Amino acid sequence: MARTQGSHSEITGPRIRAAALKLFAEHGYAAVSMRQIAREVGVQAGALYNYTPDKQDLLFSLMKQHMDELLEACADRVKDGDATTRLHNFVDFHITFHMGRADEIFIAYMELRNLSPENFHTIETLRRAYEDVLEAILTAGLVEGVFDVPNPKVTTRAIIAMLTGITTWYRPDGALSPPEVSDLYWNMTRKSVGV
Amino acid sequence: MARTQGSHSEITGPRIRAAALKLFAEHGYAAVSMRQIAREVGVQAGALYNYTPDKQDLLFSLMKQHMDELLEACADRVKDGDATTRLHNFVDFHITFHMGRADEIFIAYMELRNLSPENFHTIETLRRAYEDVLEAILTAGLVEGVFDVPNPKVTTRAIIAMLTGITTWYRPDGALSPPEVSDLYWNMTRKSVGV
DNA sequence: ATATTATCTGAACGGGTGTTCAGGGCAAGG
DNA sequence: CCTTGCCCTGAACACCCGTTCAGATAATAT
Repeated sequence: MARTQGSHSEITGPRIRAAALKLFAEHGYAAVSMRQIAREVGVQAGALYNYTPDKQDLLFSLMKQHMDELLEACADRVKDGDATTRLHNFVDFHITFHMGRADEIFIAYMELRNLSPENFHTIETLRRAYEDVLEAILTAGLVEGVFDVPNPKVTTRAIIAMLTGITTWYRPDGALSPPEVSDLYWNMTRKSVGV
Repeated sequence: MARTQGSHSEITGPRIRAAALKLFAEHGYAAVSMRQIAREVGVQAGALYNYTPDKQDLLFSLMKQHMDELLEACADRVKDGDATTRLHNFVDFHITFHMGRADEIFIAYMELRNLSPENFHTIETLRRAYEDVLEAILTAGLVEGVFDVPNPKVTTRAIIAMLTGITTWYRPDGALSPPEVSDLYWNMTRKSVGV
């Protein structure tokens, strides 16, 4: 027996990625086996290797895709306006973007150490590029004379850590709506940079 | 052959805990085997079971001990003064305490999902108790009329996330000294709550 | 209708996993 | 000096790991 009814690359491929994403986020990369992923998809473990060269690449490509989408979507959102407007847009973007992708975020921040050295380097570079977007906004605000930020590098990390922490408690069915969360965090961010 | 020269419970026990702490922090609980821990200590894997009932308990007891020490040390630091003073003390305590314990923090935040349900519940309760310390300070500041904090619960999580993020970039041999870091973060925290 | 190709199965590979335990050696107590 | 008991070894247990691959089948192209 072999190829079963309805089998198709364009269906199975995304299903494998979705299953891996979900399971990696839930249990961690190291704790999830290829056989578990295969079972979730309804396929034998060997079939996964039609879609990924190995387990490491499955993790890496999920993280890479996430970071690429993050950077692309971010760039559109923060290119216009004065520093305060751009900062507001960045905060709102970060929160909104991350709320719909809890699993991706979790993996992007938790599984860095399970990447091979060269894969780690690639993801780390993208992560730094994202930080640089915020740092550029803070520096622009300093130049405009509207922000009170003694150390833009540290402030960048502080703000991103604060915003990303939302994923540890936010639930779609919780007490706060996304706009309410965005507003709360924007006010904290705004005040912390002295606007 | 069996008991080797120099073997002793009071030496081996802590060495096992130290090795597990280091390896869990470096590679993650699921990626570290009992044989790796044993090798780090210079002992056979079977010997570990004189000191821990199983691998899960080894992780749990490390996390539990960390949380207990965190809560005890914290309580001493924030019991006196007005809300602003207590907030300042909390921020400084959190940063100082965490800087010397990078491995413990890493595990406490990253390995929650590898705890058994009942162990998770225990640690989660302690974590919430720690959050409650900060939330009580914020609420006290509201009562005193000195803080501008629309939502103390969310603000608590935001501040803790921001402060804990330090562990992802701080290095003892880096550009900033601990007091400088503490000062930078205190100013951001202070401004974000409107003081 | 037939040939080709894409897709999947099922078994196998070598090796690693957490954990148990009988037995042996070291140190301390009588 | 001899016994007692703690500490450790080394082998074994049953099972799971990532990965490979020959062979079988379904869909597609001719």
